Amino acid sequence: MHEATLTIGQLAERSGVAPSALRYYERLGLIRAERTGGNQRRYARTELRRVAFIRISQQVGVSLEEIREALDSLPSGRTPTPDDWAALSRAWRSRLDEKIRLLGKLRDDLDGCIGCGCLSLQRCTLYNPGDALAAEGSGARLMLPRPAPDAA
Amino acid sequence: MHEATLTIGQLAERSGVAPSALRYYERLGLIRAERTGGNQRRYARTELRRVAFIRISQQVGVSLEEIREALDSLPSGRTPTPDDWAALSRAWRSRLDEKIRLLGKLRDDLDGCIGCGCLSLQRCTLYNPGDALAAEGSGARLMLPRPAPDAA
DNA sequence: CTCGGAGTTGAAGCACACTTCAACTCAAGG
DNA sequence: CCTTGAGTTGAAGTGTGCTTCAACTCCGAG
Repeated sequence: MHEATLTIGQLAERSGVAPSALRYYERLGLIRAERTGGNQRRYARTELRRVAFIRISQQVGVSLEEIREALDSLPSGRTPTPDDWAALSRAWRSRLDEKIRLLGKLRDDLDGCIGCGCLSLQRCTLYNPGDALAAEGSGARLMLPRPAPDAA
Repeated sequence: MHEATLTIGQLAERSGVAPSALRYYERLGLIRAERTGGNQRRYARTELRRVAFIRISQQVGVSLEEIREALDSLPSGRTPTPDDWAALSRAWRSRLDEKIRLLGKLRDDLDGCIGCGCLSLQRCTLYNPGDALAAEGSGARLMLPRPAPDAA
């Protein structure tokens, strides 16, 4: 054991991601695998890090397609260095910061708005954030047109 | 205009939710409507508040089924008072607090873990949070077994 | 009364992120 | 060598949250 490469079962066990999901990720171009003579997948240990990044990103509410785009920014020729990963995580960090900020605002608005019973869609800050949607017709609008997938 | 009840189109416009989605919510038991003699829906204005609550809750990553359960806790006989809504929002607030806490931890871990290049699934706090998953076999595990739907 | 926009239904379709299945092959211990 | 658990594929199925469609009815201004 502790070979240079991992079977799909080993990667699944170590990452906590089902083999079927790993094959799915591969189809989407998120991870890659070498093949043995018998056509079985063998994963470089660096793929563990990619899977880690994928799952963490999903927690933040990023779609697999967006994650694929981010991973595409990693160098393809060489094994990504810590610096490569750090560059990637910086972008994700600001995404996290923004998400945390939004949730905090939502919480405060919930306190002041639903809490006081004013949730009437009229002049409510939860429904009229005052930014992007301000000019979209006359009626009150919800904050986000369509909710995106995320983690609980 | 400014009648006591709203047509589905009016509710859709004021809430920012498509008529098809409103009918879907009704099928799931999240909102209710009276019917005219001609079988058309007429919504009490208090339904606006329910729709508001639904959309806000979705932002926090709550499924429609969970939202339905929460709304079921509102009094059915009378129009919910501000206090009724406040009770509901208190539970949601702690959910928000928890979610914010988790995201904050994720961000800090990302900084200290991916940032430094140690994202190896071995002795990494992102993968071994030390709580519920600690006794689940010997291999490293991801934080959450399955990501749930949420908002971006 | 008539016309057209708004509303009604059930059924089907879509997007995402996977899982399950059937039928088959591979690989490694006894 | 043989068995058995692990791996392979493409296709189909699942759950959530809707949207779209066809075929039809309603309602209110003119």
